[in-house]
Amino acid sequence: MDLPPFPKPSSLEEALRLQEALAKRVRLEGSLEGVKLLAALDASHKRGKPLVAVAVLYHLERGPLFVGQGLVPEEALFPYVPGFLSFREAPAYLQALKALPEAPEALLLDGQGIAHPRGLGIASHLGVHLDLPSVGVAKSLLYGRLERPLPQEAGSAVRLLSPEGCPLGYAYRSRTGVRPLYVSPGHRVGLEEALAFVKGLPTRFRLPEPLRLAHLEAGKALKALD
DNA sequence: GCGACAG
DNA sequence: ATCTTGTCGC
Repeated sequence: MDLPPFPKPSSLEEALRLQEALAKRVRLEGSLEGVKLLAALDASHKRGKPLVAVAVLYHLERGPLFVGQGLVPEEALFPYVPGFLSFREAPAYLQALKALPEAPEALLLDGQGIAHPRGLGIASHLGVHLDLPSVGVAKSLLYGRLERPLPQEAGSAVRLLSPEGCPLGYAYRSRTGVRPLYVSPGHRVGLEEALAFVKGLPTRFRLPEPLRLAHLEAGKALKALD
């Protein structure tokens, strides 16, 4: 697939300016209905080792098809700063995507989409960068608040609102007895459509299966480094 | 000043 | 993300 370079900002101020510029390009229109081929992305890291990213090419009817991998040496990594995760992980994701035999129709990211202080979580950033539809599924909240308490029942969802009251995504209970997931559109998909897409993914445990596989593969790949 | 803070 | 033991529960 087509992979524009992902420059590393030399400062947080530069990264901030970049986010503000790119956030203007995010589009929240579109449905993922009919999408069959997606790439689920996750990363694993341990100090002293490279950051490992994996892209699981996943077909909604055939299951996992391929696992692409990307490595970035620790010395080359942007530091982890809440709100700037994409500058740290996205370069590795681009490598992992490059290793796929076929381009996905959409991306599924471990992190926020527009539920971000500047509207550019990692799912939005990568979506805009590659001009691909993308959805963020985060395991904890970065920005925003729940409109009301989330019911315990599996499948329930409650809107995630900005401090000003604008909808950013959903808290979503994927299974009974698990902590919520935070689903927000990344790029080229609407709020409700992003949730509908995630709800349509096979989910045996807390995480949708494609992301769970990516998580497992990333952990495996990290261990296999030594 | 205090609290919050994806991975 | 990782560091970490046992422990509660299906």
